[in-house]
Formats: sequence, structure tokens, C-alpha cells
Amino acid sequence: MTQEDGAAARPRRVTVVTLSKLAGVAPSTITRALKGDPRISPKTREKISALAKEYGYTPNALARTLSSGRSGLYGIVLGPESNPLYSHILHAAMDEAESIGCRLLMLHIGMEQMDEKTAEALLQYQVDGCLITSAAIGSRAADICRENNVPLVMVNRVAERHGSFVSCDNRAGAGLLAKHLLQTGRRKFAVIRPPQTSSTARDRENGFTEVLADAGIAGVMRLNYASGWDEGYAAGGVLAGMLEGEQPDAVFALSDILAMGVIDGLRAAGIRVPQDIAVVGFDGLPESQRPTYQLTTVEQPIRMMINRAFKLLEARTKDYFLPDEQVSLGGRLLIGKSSQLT
Amino acid sequence: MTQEDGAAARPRRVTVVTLSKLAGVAPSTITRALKGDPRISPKTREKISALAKEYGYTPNALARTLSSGRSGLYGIVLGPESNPLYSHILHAAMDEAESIGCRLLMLHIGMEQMDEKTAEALLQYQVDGCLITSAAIGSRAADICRENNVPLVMVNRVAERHGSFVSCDNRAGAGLLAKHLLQTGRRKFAVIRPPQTSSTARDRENGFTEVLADAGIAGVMRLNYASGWDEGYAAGGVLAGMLEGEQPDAVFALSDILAMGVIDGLRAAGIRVPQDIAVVGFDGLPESQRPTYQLTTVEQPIRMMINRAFKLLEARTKDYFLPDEQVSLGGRLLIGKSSQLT
DNA sequence: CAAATCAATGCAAACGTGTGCGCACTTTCT
DNA sequence: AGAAAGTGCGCACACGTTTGCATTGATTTG
Repeated sequence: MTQEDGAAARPRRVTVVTLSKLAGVAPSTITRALKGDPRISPKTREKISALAKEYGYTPNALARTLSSGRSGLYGIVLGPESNPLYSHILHAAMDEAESIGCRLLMLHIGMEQMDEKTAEALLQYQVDGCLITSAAIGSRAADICRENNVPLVMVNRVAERHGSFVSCDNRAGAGLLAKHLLQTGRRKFAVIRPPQTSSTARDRENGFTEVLADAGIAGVMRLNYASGWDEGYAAGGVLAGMLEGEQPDAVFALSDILAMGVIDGLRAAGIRVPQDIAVVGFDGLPESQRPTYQLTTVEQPIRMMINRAFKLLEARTKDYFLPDEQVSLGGRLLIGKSSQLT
Repeated sequence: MTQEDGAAARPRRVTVVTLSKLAGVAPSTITRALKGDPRISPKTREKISALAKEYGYTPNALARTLSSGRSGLYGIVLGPESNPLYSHILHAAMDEAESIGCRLLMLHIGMEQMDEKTAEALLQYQVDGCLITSAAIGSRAADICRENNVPLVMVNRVAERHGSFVSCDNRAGAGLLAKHLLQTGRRKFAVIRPPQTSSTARDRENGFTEVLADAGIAGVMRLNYASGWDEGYAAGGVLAGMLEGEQPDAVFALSDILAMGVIDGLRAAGIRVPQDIAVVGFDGLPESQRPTYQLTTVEQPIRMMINRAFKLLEARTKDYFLPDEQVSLGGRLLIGKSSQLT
């Protein structure tokens, strides 16, 4: 173990055994004393606490996992970096994890499907549960969790076949946007959507067009673009180049980051937002509220969504056989200058 | 262990012992066969591989850590979400981690110092090393690593007292920007910097002003603003409100996200960029290269920096007593329309 | 043909922690 | 005073994997 072949391993840290020898008690006494077991006398407990502090003892969470079966680790899968939404979700998840005393293992980021090796990490590190926050990917991760009895909660996406999830009420939120646009006099609509239909995208689109249909507006233009700023910008250019009669007077980009691109693309081509075309998005990114955008959008209650998601995970960590649960939280309509002046 | 008090633990997964019984061999044989130990006969190895596949066996990385002493886990500390740079760094780190077969444990994000609980996680989970990528925070994390023999590498920041780091050559990069601005005829300069002086900020500022000083320009205006878009926007407003004689004709914002805010702030106040004022940044964020900004900046070679950082970490995981190592990589000057019109 | 070599595998201890059970010892009750 | 109850703690095994050493049987060598 003490390999002295030039390369030296780092010294192992203080363990219960070390402490037990120092204190002249059994290792089990150390464990119990530090866990606050009432069977240990106050005197002994104090002595041990003092020693632990002095020698900088920290329990080995990995060894604990081995005997207790719970790691205190949650895996997290994020969507692509091209959408800042996931960065905000990560931040919220970190805060939440910290407040409930668990840790996050980053499993995957991006739009590509997880590969075999990444999938294995999910299992190898014995995560207590897995949080999947990507609208587009995640089916693969979900399947793996299922097959291996790892509790799973999805955020910002709806489970296709089974599984718990927490989402914003995308349908209702999109409806609010449609109503707002109708109220402000818009009549010719376009939806900019990603080419692959995720549940999130589908719900938003349907919620939007249904309200329009109820108001007697049927013909809604649909444009397929990937879901980043760049694609939104390109879409804006295309919209700007349309003939007078073709051009919509209101555009619903299915996500804020896309909407921001659309606005910039339109403006770059000389179209005024909101005077010529109103643009609305969905997510409520802080970035979309900058003075340059002031985007009208629906704010997802991210922190609450994450909070609920962890609650679901924790419950399923304790009792694996709880039934799937679906939570839908309402979004808040934020009206900015991208859809109306003052 | 099998608590049947209503809440049911999830079934444990297949282990080496399970497999060993199925295959009729010893557990150690399973381990060796799957690790490709040449002492195991091809016939046995194949049988075991088949069984492992059939029963979906995945080794328990936590148990492995216990006996081998290495967890394959690296802790990562990120800077505040207000700067997209850290999101890109995280992405690069994930890719790199995946390619060398290790995992990332998210330790901390943000600008606040790590609290006690978060610091403990670093130790409890037996990370093999720690990657600190925040310019502002991290001293605390660094100290904890030091005290507990956890190898540590900093990225995008220079170690204050000791420690390995990988950084972009901030001084030289900033010098490139200064030269470019001089060449394009700018003469009156301002630097927008964060109030707390990180090593990164200091180097960039010094590198910039030194080149100016060499060219005989001494009076450089310095404005303190926190390092997000919002603060940059505010700074832009302040610059725009200056008297004709006071106003600089070139502004160096110490980071891209800040520069983006400055540009938007200036434009909102009717100042033309680059005609009236040139704006340059530092980082090379993809966001700063959008058509609306086309920011002149110095691109940090993030992927290479992360690659080197992991190399340093890996080496120190194998031989803990390697001396500290400092790596500085050159940045690439990207000239955009924020400083000159073609 | 006995001895030495080698290949293939098993045994057992170790990593650090958690926990059921039991062992001493003290206190209380009859 | 002897039995019962209670207190404080140790023993030993379990968790799943790794690894040094021992063991077995087959093969080669002298």
C-alpha cells in the first residue's frame, strides 16, 4: 500500500479507527458519539468531539454509503449550454441541494444523447436519485434510471411513458401570451419552434394556438429553427425578408433565448420591435429582461420547481415504491416592451 | 436491514458476489476477469463477461474507492452565473472529464464564499482533486484543499500563496488590445474593472496600462463596477453622460460580459460604438461575437486550459508530492466591429 | 520419475463506517 | 442481599471491491 516507487500517494486522512485509538475507545463509540446517539455518555461524547475537531476528522461519505446504502448524491442532467436557462436551473439546484445537505454529480450536459460511459457513471456512483432537466434529451437517461431502480424526476419536461416530473404549466402560460397579444391588437401570428418536438415545445405551441383558435384565428405560421440565439437571429432575418402581406405582426418564440435572437435579427434587418412585429418568449430568463430586450414572456418558477423536484426525489429515496407524481406550477406573465410600448 | 415499515428501500443492485455465485467462481475472479487481468483464462473471462452483461452488473465505484483509495471524482468550483464564461468552462470540463473517465462533483457556484457545510463535502466525498475556476472566490476552497491534502488546480486565476494554476496570459492579452486601440487611433482610455481586485483583473489592467504608458499615455480613467452585464450597462450610461472633454474614446471592460453591458448601455444613451467610443473586452465568449456586439476581445483558450488543468490534477493524484506547476497560455486577439469599422 | 515451473483460481484481509447484539458494571427494587 | 432493570460501551459482521498470497493441478525440466 505504501508504494515508494517514486510516485507517492497522498496521505490518507484521519478515520474513526485513528480516533478510536487516540480516545481509547472502540470505533463504534466514535460513530455513535458523533451521530449524537443518546447511549453515549456526555463526558465521552465531549472528549470525542474535541478530538475530532483537533484532528480535523471528516467522515468518509463513500464508506458510509457502503453500509447505509444511501450516498447523499444526486445525479443531474442539464440541457445544452446554448440556453442559459439550464445555467439558472443548475444554480437553483445547487442552492437546493445545499439546503437539504446533499451533493450534485454532474452527469451530462448538452444536446447529444448520453453515451454508454456516461450512463454507467449514473450507476457506478450509486446516486440516490437523478434530476433530468433537459427538454430535448434525457429519454436515454430516464430509461437507464428505470432499469436500475434509480428514482428519477424530470424538470421542464414531461415524462413520456412513465416517471415523475415537475413542470411549468406550459399550455396555460402560452395561452396568457396569446391573450395578451390579441388584446394588444395583433392578428397575424407566427410560432418559432425547434424542429424536434419535445413535450415542452408541443404544450407551449398548442396552448398558444388554441387560444388563437378560440378567438377565430386559424392560420398560424410555423417556422422550425433550433433553439439557440443564433437560430433565432436567423429566423428574425427570414421574417424581416417576408413580403408585406406575408409578414406576421406577432411572433411567439418557444423559448426566451430564441426570442432574443429573433428580436436582434429583426432589428438588424430594420424591423421595429414592437411597432412592426411584437415578439414574445417563454422562460423568464433574467437576460431577456435586460433593457435592450424587455421581453414579454412567461416566467417559469424555477426555484420552486427545483424545490418540488427535490422533495419528490427525497421521498422516493426513502420509499422507492411511491407512485409517480406529476406537478405542474403556474408561470407568471411578464409584460415588457417587446410586445407593446408602455 | 430489510425495513418493512411501509417505506421500502430500493432493491440493491447486482454485485460481484452475486455474479460469483452465478458463475461458480470466487469474487476476486470476477474482479480480475472484468479488469482484463491476463491471469484469468479466456474461457472464464468470456463466461463472466456474458453473465455481467446479462445481469446488468456495474461495479460500485464507491466501494472501489474504499479499497483503492481513488474515487475518480473531481470537485469543481464555479464562478457566478452572471458570467457565462463559467458555463462554458463547465461544459469544457465535462467533456474533458468524460474523455479521461472521471466525474465531476459540483462543489460551489457563485460569488459568496463557500460555507462550512459545502467545504465538508469536498472532504467527505474523497475527491481525487479539485478544480477551482473562479477568479473572485476560491481562496477558502483552496485553503481547505491544502489542509487536507487534496490536489488542487486553479483555472482563470492565479494562486495567491501556493498551488498550481492554468491561466490565460492576461497581461499579454490585454497588451494586444491596447496596441490594437492605439493603432486604430484611440487616445483617451478608460478601464472598467471589478471593485475587488482578483489576480486576473489586476494582470489585465496592468498589461493594458503598461502598453499605453510605453506609448506615452499616462492618464487612464478607472471605473469600478461589479462584473455582470447589468453593471456594465450602468457603466455605459455613466460614460455616455460625461462631458465631451472628459469622455474617453476607448473603453476596456475587463471581461466580455461587462463589455457587452457597456456597449448596450452606451448605445441606449445614443453613443455610437465604435464611432464615438470603441469598446473591447476579454474572454472571447461566444455571446460577445454575436452580430449585435462583434466585440473585439482576447479569446481565452478554454478547452486547452481545462485540458492542461486536468493533466496537472491527474499527475498530482498519482504522485501527491509533485511540486506546484504554473501554466500560462496565450490568448488570441479577435478583432470585431466594436473597436473599428472594417 | 521426482522436482521445478507455470497457469488459473481461491482465500482472506483491508478500505471506513454503521448497527444488532451482548457484555460488563452500576443502580434500583423487593 | 439477591434479582431485576438500566447504563455505557465493545465485539463482530456487513456493505462491495481490491489485492497479496496461498493453493491447486497441469506441464515442463533434469
